[in-house]
Amino acid sequence: MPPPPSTRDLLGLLAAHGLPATTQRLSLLSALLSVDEGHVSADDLYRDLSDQFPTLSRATVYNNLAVLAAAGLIEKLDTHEGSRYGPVASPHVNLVCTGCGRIKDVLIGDAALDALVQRASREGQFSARALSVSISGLCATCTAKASATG
Amino acid sequence: MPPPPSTRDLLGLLAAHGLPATTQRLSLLSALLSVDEGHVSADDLYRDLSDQFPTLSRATVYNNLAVLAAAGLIEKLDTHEGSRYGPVASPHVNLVCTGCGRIKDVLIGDAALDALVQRASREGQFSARALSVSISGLCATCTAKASATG
DNA sequence: GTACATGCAAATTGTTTGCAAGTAT
DNA sequence: ATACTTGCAAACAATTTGCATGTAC
Repeated sequence: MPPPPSTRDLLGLLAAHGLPATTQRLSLLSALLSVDEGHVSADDLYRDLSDQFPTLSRATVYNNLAVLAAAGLIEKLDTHEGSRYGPVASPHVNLVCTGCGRIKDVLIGDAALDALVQRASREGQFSARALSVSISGLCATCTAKASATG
Repeated sequence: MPPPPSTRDLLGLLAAHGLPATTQRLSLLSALLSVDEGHVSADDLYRDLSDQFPTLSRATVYNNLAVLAAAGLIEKLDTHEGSRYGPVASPHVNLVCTGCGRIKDVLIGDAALDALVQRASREGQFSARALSVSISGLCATCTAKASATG
């Protein structure tokens, strides 16, 4: 459970990356960093912030997602159902439920993942930049639902 | 290096899954299983097979990709640049090059990956079905190109 | 003969782009 | 003052759908 980032923190983060802080960008970043145990879609964010910014454009959302991801402030994840965004967590595994589409993060000690990256990079003559481990299957809720239904 | 699957093998595979064997489906499956060290896009397949089937429709390609993936005969992978398809390999890591978009597979002993899956599943109360490990970065070629350019 | 696959065209979804006006630094 | 961002509408690409015809079983 990360402490909710204060506006001051967010301004600092953006400044540290040389990114102008617009109101929309701040809200977007705040929403993204507050995502707990998972990731959200661009449209989720668009709808959430539409209350606060009635004139918000999807283009702005996508623009900022790209900028923030490029700066490494958030994480972008490609799934069967489109892209998902969330906070950059420590080395972790994404559990992608094929039932409800939700993504849950499970933190994993670096050791195992680091070894994996190094070995794969060496064998593939590859200079690694980011690791993404996803396991698809059914979450507890959907498993229960599935066995109940048939 | 898997042996090139014979038509007889392919027919058997499809029959084993209760899937009618159309000429297009056979060619598609054959092409997919022959993909070496990586994955291809739906459009790659469409273009490749268009010589053989001048009237081939993209819809057919997508239909079959969905059917074959659902049957577990091929693997579907989601990337920044759209979906990619390829043979179902033993536990492996996908090296996704952000330079050229190519995907290379690196086989990894089960032990490490199995442990990862089990641990993550347990901690996330998740019933795992498929594992996908992707590392993004630059392949050897693109690394060279990058350091030469700038 | 029946169920499923094919091929076409049109529709849908997610995402990107061009540009005029506004805002942060 | 300058560079970057916003918002709108239009453009786009990848993928899906509906339906008539054709093919596997």
